[in-house]
Amino acid sequence: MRWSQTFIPTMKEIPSDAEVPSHQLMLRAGFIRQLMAGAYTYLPLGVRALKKAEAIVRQEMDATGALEVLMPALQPIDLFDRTGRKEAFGNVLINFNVRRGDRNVHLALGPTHEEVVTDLMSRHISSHRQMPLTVYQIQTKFRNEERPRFGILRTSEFLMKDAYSFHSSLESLNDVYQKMYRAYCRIFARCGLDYLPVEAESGPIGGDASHEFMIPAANGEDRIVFCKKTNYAANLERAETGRKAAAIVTSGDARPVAKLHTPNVGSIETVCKLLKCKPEKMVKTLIFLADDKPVAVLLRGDHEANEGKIRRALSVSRLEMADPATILEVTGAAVGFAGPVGIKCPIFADHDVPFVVNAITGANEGDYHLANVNVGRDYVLETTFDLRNAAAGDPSPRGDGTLELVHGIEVGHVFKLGTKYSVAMDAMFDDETENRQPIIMGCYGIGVNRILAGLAETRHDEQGLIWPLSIAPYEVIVSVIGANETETLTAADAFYGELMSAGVDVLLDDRDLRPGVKFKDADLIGIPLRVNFGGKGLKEGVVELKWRTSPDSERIPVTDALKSVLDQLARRRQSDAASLPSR
RNA sequence: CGGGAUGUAGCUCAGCUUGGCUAGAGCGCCUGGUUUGGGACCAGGAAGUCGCAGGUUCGAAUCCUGUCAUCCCGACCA
Repeated sequence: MRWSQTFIPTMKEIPSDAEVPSHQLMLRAGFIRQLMAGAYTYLPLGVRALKKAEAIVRQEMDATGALEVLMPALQPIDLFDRTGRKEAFGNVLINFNVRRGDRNVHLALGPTHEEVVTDLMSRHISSHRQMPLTVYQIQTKFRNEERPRFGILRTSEFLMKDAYSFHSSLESLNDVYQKMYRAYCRIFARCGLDYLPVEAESGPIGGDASHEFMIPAANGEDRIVFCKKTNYAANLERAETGRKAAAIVTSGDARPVAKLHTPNVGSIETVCKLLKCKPEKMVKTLIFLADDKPVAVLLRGDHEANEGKIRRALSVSRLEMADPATILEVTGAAVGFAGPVGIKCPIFADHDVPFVVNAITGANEGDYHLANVNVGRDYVLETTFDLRNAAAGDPSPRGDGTLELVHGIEVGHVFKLGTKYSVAMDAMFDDETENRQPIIMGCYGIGVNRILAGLAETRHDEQGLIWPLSIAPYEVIVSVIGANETETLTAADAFYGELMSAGVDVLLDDRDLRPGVKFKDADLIGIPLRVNFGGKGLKEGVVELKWRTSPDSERIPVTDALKSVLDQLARRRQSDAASLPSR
């Protein structure tokens, strides 16, 4: 493609409403433009990069034996009523009525396709002999995100690869799950991403096992913990802390309880400021309604509650923060002064709580706190639970190691769904013994746009984007220096033709601009290999090859230029391929 | 949905506090010229319902009310 013939609107300045690097750079480099919050147009460069990511996903999916299909984005709302996900998605599910003749038809725009694909397969599959079977599609999904943000990291319309597998046995599901897991590793590696597979919550989608594929990045919306030594990695939502229930004994250093006047000071932060203590010397008491019954959850002051863990520890299905009236009822005080001593509801404590000696807690009396509160003497615990988010510095749950905490961008997610959807939608098959069984399912998603966002977020410098060869919209840019000289332009044009004939994705910067402008633009859009063609070099019979990642350029006789570019590209592809995980 | 910020030319922003000349600058764009290896220089030019609606006033980009949009934090989120 000739630059003069395409549409690459680069910008020198950073648009004021872009904050994260991927958003700023993709705007400046002319990959995307915003239509509204959470909706972006992909310009020619953006589309080319997106298509390359798509092609890699497609190749690796095909290699697993998954079959490509294309399902409608428009879906009848009844499907979501049948699985209960109309309610689960709530406002996130975009749905509306349209008129057809004298009828109203209630439709949804697919946020994902479990319902549609289960409906499809329930009509097709009747025997165990027809499975395993895996289908996938690459298609636009719609979600009315409450708060779209960070440019293309979270949008209300996005390109997703979603795959669904169907099985007659758990062994078969596990087998395909492993295949998909390995395919995902290859996909993200081929895309040049530093990915981290982590144990994950399966969320409202249901099922009993799942992994997320994360790109560690400062602006990621998820938090993940990992331990290099023990190889443990998990989403913070589900990460174990590596702590265990220990014997509960009153410390020998226990001092007498003291009552402190703390007027209008209810939060951990303000109490610490007033009493000049550290949050880890406090025990905070959170009042929840667990299946509508009030319970107190004790945590060390610097720890965060994990509602999923609390729900599981208490074996309840519904858990919510208690309202002020309930808090007043069980503590006798307003919000902010709850404590374990004398509270009128069951107490559940995190593993770390008994180790806080001479703790500061709420006094269950407005404007008062207690100091020197100790387990055993002042309140009683039978055992402790894992109720909190893991934190940096916690021991690894997989042996001798320490957890680190980083932010991550979720680019992929694999689930073992089990029979949630097949039961809800009556998708059954006959097994070997002619027993009717619900089909066992798995599902596997990749956010294709997020591959680009993740790359832009993690691979850039002060000059601009740095695409890997596999995703770059063009592999090579030929920057013509002195494009106003007919001879130079003709020669560059011939060179560009040869590269194209050799199958290279090449962009010819034929614009009649000063060299500095062209170099800045080439760096900004992040093309891996640049050939400086013309100017001083050509008079001496050489062109210059410069990799985006290298500070120096290499001078090559113009007669060897084609061979050299092809050789270097081949070598780079080879070294990229060498480090890929096997299928 | 709660909190905060912003909206003036294609982009970045000034002007608003204390209402008053014809609403400005840089970049970009157009014309001409000089330049040509890391975002050149000179001269001339085009481009704006000051987000929108209402109000106060002799007079509103500026003050008031409402509204819309965007961004950030939180809640929520496969």
